[in-house]
Amino acid sequence: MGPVIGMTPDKRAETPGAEKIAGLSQIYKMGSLPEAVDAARPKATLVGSESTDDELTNLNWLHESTNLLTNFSFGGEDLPVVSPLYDIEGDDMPSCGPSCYQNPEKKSTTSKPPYSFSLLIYMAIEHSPNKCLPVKEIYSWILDRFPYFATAPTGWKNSVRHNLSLNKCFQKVERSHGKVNGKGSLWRVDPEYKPNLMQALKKQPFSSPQSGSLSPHYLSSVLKQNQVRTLKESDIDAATAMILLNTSIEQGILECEKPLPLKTSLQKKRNYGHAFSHPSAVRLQESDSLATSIDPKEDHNYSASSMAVQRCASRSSVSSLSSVDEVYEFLPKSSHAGSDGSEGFHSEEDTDGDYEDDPLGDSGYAAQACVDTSQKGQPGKKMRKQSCQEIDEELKEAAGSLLHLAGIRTCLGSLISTAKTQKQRKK
DNA sequence: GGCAAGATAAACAACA
DNA sequence: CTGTTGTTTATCTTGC
Repeated sequence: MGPVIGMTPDKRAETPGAEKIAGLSQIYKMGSLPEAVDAARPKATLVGSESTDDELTNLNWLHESTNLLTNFSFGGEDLPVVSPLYDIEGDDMPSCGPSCYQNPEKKSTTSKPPYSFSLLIYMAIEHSPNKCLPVKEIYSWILDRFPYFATAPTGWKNSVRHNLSLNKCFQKVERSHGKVNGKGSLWRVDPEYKPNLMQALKKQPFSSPQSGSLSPHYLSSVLKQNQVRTLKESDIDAATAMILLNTSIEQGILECEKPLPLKTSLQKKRNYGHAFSHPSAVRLQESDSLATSIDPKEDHNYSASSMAVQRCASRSSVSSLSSVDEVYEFLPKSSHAGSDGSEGFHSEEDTDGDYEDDPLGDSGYAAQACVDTSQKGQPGKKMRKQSCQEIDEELKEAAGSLLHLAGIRTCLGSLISTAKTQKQRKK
């Protein structure tokens, strides 16, 4: 081990400190978007401004949420190459003024992005077609999106590699022989840690504009812009669905008992690996009967999405604003029944689930490369991986359910308008 | 002040 | 030989 001399003074000036305070304060300001949040928050006046709708007030949130849903497209191929936040920069600045929305990444030209390296890597990998990227591509993605790093000291690349190596969220995937395209391995996000990463991302002042993940602020900002887009169910991936659900819940668009308090911290693989809250260890205790599973490995009924939908559905069902009262607690990885503590996460099922829909991407890195290593996976992990896959599927279903609700809302809307018209005629 | 998380720096080995 | 990649260790900063 060589000498560690710490950061040089000039580098200190570039990293935390005054610049962070000054730069990020602006970023956070534009990220907080209270107006946008208000805009996104359902208001009784929007639908229920008239007393005639009192009996339907309970569906106001649905009205808003379905508007929200129907006005978005995200994920997959339809995700705009340019961030919606980019969309509003420059000439497209919304009427609320520059203070409302600024492009955080534009800002990041001079100040550090408010994302940890873990999140940057996560966004980069998730943005890739195959959800696998070599280090070099990760560099490129970060550089492309955050020009700050173009002028930043080269140490950030070291930090990226350091994160990849150290962070349990990332798995190295050896390139297959036939697909050799440069040296080094591909890196992927451990599916089991995706919820953590998403949650961490969501808690950032703004989310990845291009990762397909939507933070509340991101959603709010787009909401504020009234960007009319078409949401296609097929465009929703599980990650986005979860973000959407949680976002809706948090903003009150979908009123639910509690947001999902997923632990966001990413703990070090080795130093703190024991303490990492593993998503598969989510323990759920519900007063209601549904989705009472604890460990997906043990109970495949577990579904974060179905719970979210269930909670939302319980609200939407007017009568039973249910008391679904989840308590989430996170168990240390070591407490898993059947967890052998090994680092192997791959299984054929998982790999298939993750990549089979992923054609060879434009990056030239075949999904097969991911398959190769994943096939080395340990059979003991099969169940857990299968559970993750199921969760993924259920998240998709959850998104679909919301879309379904959107359709219901459309019908309700026409009914309401018809009723209003008739009432006015009577008057 | 302690702790956790993250950032940064550096050394080193392996490899193309 | 050089540059890149991956690992590891150590220190520092920041926030709670």
